[in-house]
Amino acid sequence: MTDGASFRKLTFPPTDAYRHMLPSPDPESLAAAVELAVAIRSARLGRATHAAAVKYLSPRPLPAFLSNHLVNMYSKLDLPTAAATLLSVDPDPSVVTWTALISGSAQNGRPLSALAHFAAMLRASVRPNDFTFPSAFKAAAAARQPLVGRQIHASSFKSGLIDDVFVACGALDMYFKTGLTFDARTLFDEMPQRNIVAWNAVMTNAVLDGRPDEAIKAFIKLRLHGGIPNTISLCAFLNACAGASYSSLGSQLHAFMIQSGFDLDVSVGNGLIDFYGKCHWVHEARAVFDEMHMKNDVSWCSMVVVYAQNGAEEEAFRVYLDARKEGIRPTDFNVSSVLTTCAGLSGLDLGRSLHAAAIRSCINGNIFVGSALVDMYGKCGSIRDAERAFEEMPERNLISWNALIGGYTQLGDAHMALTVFDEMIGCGEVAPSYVTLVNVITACSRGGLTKEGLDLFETMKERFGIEPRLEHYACVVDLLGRAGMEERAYEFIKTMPVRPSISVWGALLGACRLHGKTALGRIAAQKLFEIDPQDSGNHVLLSNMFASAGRWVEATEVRKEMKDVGIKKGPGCSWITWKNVVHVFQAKDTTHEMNDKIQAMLAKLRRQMQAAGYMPDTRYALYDLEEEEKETEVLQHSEKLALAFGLVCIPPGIPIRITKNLRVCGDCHCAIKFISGIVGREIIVRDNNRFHYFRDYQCSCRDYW
DNA sequence: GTAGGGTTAG
Repeated sequence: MTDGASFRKLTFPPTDAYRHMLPSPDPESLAAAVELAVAIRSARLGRATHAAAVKYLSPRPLPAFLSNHLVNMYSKLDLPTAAATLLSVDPDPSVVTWTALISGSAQNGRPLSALAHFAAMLRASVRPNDFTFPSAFKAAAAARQPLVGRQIHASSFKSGLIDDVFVACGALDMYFKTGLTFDARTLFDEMPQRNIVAWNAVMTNAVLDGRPDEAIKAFIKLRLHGGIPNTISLCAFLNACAGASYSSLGSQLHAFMIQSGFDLDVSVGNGLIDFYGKCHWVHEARAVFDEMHMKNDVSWCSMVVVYAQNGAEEEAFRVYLDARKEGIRPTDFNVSSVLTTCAGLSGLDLGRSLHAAAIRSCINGNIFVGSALVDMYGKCGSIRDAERAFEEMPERNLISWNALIGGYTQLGDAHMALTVFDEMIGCGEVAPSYVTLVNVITACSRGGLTKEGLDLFETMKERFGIEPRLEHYACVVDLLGRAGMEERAYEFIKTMPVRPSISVWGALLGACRLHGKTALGRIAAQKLFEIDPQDSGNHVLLSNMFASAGRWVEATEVRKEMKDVGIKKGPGCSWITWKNVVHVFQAKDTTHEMNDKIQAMLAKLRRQMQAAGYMPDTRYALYDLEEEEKETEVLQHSEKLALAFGLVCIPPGIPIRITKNLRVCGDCHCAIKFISGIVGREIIVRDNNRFHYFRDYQCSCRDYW
């Protein structure tokens, strides 16, 4: 509510007005009460006033102007049936009545109803006026119907109303939103008068269409024409800067906003938070947030997103909790953005509590919330919950399907990923995107369905009209490499039409490690070092490849090289959540308060594992030690410590969930398989790449990761 | 009495 349009007749606070409103039989007072109901969005007051009007005025019919007020009220409050019924009993509805019905539908996200009402109005030989056309254009724009939009434009042209700025701005925005950019530009150039709304339409749509530079140019041109930007222009400009990562330009504008006092506007403040967040200037975003005089739910949500998208998930969650403390209701926006941080943290318990909050706030049917739930459960390794969340969604879109397929991909369940993919195609409601294909081809690769994966890659353009991107090429290299066709994968890379990326060579190196192809592995590693000389992961992979092949000299060389060039392996850590507390472990960590019990558990497990035939794989020991010392060292890896803690604390029957920030180590992988069988428990390890489900001496990845 | 351009998410 920036311009107070809906309040223009009220000189006192509307809630007070409601309190002192007394039923009064004259039509003027009744109309005022109806208008008030719209302003405070109270369907209760609206209905009560309608009933009072009928009672007071019966047996006389409602006067036309009061009837218009009522249609408008029902339509604006999104009670379309009541609005349409009232109009239908009117023997001669005027253009005002029709426009009230049309605008309400357009504003409440019912563009197709709005267009249907517009058509019905024309059939009833009622001519649209300068108020009708803007709503009709808005509906055509929202419904993405360029042809309908063009017809409305023609009609407004014939009636001469296109010269009205409101009408022209509606047409302008409609042409942009329906993709008829050329028509939009022509219209803009030919407009007899351009107001700020027209300029804003140019700018906001340029940003929406991913042309931020054009929005910035338009802003400069507006200033050169002596135009005064308003809050909407400034939000558009900030969005453009965020989209193009023009951090200094945006912060210059911030200075201008402070001078002109625009930064006091909530929307502009929110735009600034978002802008700084997208430029990764987290401190600046927080400073704007802290200094805001007025915060609304969007401000809080934007701040959550800033943290979530800049790798500070815990901080994001804290802001969400602070918002709750401040009395901010968990909105669909809020919940869906915080759910992504749970997915990132692997925070299943937090995610479940958000799910419960979503149900309590009746937003669990929202498509964003639903998709975020599917995504969160999938990423937290709870595929049954992901399936259930998907089933419960009242409607689904591309993102929902991608989230479910992604869940199966993370698990390595290629058959289910393909089944759901087929279902998605079969339902005919959504077309797959390039993300969908990355997911299914990756699933094929992880599940060993080499032929199916290659088939998908080769036919994706023809079947789905999707041009293969770099990600898809990397998938194919992975697919071939895992299946033992490293040479073919290398040939494939040579014929790629795009320059191979880190993930392409990384996939080849991974495959070479898996199958002991050291010569080719060295080539891949060389390419990787050229692209990113400082990456520790690739050096470790190369060293492990030599170690697995028993080529100790080369393995040591790579390690030494890393040391010489000053590459440090980031500290590996594993964490486990128990009773809402996150317990983090590093290798050889003895600082935990339950260290004694953890060590006792490890000693016991070691005896039991060795009795069952486990041999410690000391190649994963980092130091040059005696064999027995190496055995002790690998036993102290962070994932084993976290697991021992879980076995000490978490009662039998509850699956143990561990998250690791690096790839799970080979010896730990083998040990956890044994432990899952010995203690008879489900153990789920999420590493930086995928899930491992350990059960009964086996892992879901089939030792293929 | 009826109108146009906007901030946050999967």
